Amino acid sequence: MYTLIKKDDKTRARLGSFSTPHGMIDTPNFMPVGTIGAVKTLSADEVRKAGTQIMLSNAYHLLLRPGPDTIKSAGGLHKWINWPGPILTDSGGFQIFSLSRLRRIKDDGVEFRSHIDGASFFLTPESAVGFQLLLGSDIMMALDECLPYPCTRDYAIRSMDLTAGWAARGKNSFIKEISAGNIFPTPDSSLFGIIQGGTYLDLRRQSAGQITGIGFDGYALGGLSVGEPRELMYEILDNTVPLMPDDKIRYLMGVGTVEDIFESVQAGIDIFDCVVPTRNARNGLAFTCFGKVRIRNARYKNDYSPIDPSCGCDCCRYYTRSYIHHLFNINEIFGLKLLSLHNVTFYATLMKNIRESISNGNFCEFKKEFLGIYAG
RNA sequence: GGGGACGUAGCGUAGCUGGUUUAACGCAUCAGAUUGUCGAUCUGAGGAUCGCGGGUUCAAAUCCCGUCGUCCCCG
Repeated sequence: MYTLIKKDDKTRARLGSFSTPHGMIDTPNFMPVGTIGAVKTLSADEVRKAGTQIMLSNAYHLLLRPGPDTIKSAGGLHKWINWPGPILTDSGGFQIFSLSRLRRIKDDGVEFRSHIDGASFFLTPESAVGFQLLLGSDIMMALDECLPYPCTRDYAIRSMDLTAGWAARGKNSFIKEISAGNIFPTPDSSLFGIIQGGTYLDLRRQSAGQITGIGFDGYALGGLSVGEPRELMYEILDNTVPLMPDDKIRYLMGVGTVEDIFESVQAGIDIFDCVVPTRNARNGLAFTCFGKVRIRNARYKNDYSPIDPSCGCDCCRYYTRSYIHHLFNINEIFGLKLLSLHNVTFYATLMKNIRESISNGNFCEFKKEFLGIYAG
């Protein structure tokens, strides 16, 4: 359930909150990605201490390994991974289209082979919902097809209609399961629909109409930041977000960079998920108020300052760039952890500051000031 | 003392029956990419007067002689 607290005067940015069975989150917010039940290298407690309010997991990966029974027997995903807060689960649509070696799309659903061992699965809009319910997800995503970029208009149309059909079936299934009290019936859990349409503005509008017409607890934009130019993504946001209901939370899937988040918040997006902070951390890239720090660079060999002097995370409180540079140079796992901790903290802090700026009525000024230093 | 093998970038190697241009490759170094996961991967850069000296030849890392060095075998 979304509550709109305040709209920015000059932009479409908005301040709000969203309630889930495992607590409230403030929006705009960012979800670190814990695909397989862990934000890589970090304990759930560390993720929480970094300032994270909600994390993302992935049904596709968990379905393949360890499989539904294990998590069900464990008492649900939250208990299993020791994360007491809200969890949003992606249906796995994206993975089926990005990882699976063999997939066959039918009206029914999608047949695919595991990217791990080649085992065959058939995922339907109904089973996607069922599995996410079984996980005990706070926010479930409807099964969708994520288009690549570029993509022909004809295919984008067919895919958009397919996604809409799946969305409707997912919604029905969700209602049925909840009312039947199946598995982990959580009265306040949510199902989000996903707007597709490729990079065609009119299709995006049409898809927004289709998905909002079905009626969901929140709406997501999918299939963006898949290789299209940034300006195109911003244009799509500007044209599509206004068609997403004001009284529902808006989720931009898979985004993104610091710049993208500012632009998207400005366009009216409320929540994000992205691998950037964690993946880049493991590749030696740290985010700071002053821009990116590529910790492998030789210039940090004898730099005894913290990654980000303005950051309060344990990485910045106790360790130097020099030390972390060394850890990366010798391929020590602890380095991955330290930068992951920092980057997750950086993103959580960034979102908190964005919320404060909206609350204070100076989002535009904050954005300009922040990016001026960050990109400068 | 006798015989043999080998010296090519920081390290490990290829090329060595003379002639693809500017001596190749891996690791390392330096830099960049990374958007519903990637301890992955990709891209680019720098770095060798081919142990040294002489000879043969139109042409030598490549053939010959000498020399220095390393390693092995025999005494």
